[in-house]
Amino acid sequence: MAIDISLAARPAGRPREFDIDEALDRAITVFSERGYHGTSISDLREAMGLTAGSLYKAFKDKHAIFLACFDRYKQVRNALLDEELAKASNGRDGVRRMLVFYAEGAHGDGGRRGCLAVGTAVELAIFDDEAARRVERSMDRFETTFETLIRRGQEDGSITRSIQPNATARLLLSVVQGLRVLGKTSPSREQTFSVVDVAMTLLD
Amino acid sequence: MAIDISLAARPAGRPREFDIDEALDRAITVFSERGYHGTSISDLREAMGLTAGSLYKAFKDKHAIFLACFDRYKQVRNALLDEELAKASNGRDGVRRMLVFYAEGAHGDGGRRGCLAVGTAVELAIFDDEAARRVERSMDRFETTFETLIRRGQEDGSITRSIQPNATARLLLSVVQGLRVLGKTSPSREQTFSVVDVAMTLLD
DNA sequence: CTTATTTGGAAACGATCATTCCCTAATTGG
DNA sequence: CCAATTAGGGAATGATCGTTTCCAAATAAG
Repeated sequence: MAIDISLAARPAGRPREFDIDEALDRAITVFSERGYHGTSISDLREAMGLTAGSLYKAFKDKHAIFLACFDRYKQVRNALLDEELAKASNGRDGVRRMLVFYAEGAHGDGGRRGCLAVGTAVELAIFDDEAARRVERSMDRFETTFETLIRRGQEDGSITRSIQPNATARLLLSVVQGLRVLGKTSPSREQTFSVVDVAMTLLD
Repeated sequence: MAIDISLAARPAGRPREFDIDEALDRAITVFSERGYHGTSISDLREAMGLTAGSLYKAFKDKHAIFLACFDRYKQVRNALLDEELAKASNGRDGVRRMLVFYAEGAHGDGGRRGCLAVGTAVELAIFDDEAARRVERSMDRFETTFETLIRRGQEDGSITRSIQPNATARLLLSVVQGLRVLGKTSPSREQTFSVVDVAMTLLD
């Protein structure tokens, strides 16, 4: 008796010939660089290597493509960050790793390309409730992670007890989002990482 | 003998019936909320109270309108900031006033509306050299102002000599740009100002 | 083998985009 | 008063937008 490897039975009909996540990864680049309104379906067709028909078979409309990109972007980035944080030896090291993780993304070509979450916040949050909810959830998650790491550091002795975990976490969140803005025009590695060093002095 | 009050002689032809700066101020609101690509000429017509013909008499094209908005936005904001900084009693007070100035703009309705400089950096900097140059000049100016205030504070004794003026200025710049990003989705006054308080502890 | 279902691909659609044109109105200079 | 110049207003333009439609191709179920 053969064992079905796939989790779900293949549905009736012609099977999709492209990988959704691969296509989304290419769309993420385009949306990050050009923004939502600056990206046309033609841009997406070209980047994803699909025809308009196939695009609209796989997604309801442009907005749905964008939201799927946002979700995939966050999923991938969060997984990478979690991997990095798993290596942290203590609270302070965790904060440092998180700041470095952001600084790596905010400088050079990646900095020029931009962060999809920051772009979404700036371009869409005010009139697009679904986008705003996603941005807010993303920011909350990072703020909470910073706060948890600070508390952990205060308990393991690597971070001074004289700072307020929630307010300091909020400031660190501001710093990393700001690095993304500055990275759009002056993404030098040196300047980006000097900000990380100064931010770390808050924990002394 | 009558004295001509105007600085320049009125040029031949029908005089313009609207005030350019007033029109730009309304356009600034629209561009801040909707972004460059999200704003149509129709949006601008409506907000500025002009017809397409008049718009294109006064400006070369949409891009020129946008750049004029950016320049006016910076001019107005810089004038307000300079006014605030003139009241500073010492270096530390100057830094505090500058942070508060930003925090006032980044929370509440103004935070939701957004900052035109941040919006331009995120949406346009990568492909629009003229916009990128303006953003960079704006950021440089603020970074330099922060640095000058820090040096002044170190000389007048209000700021510790143990911090590096340039790196700390860069961090403060990151913080205020980040506040603009966070202000798009969670613009509470309390959270915004708590970040200012934490940032000020860097100067101790 | 037939039917139902889904995708791929390309042409076609109406709407909206930024921009221009054309006519009238208002001003300066002669 | 006349010519030149510029602005106001609104219709018209061609291009591009996001989306739909239509048909052939590929699969599963019966």
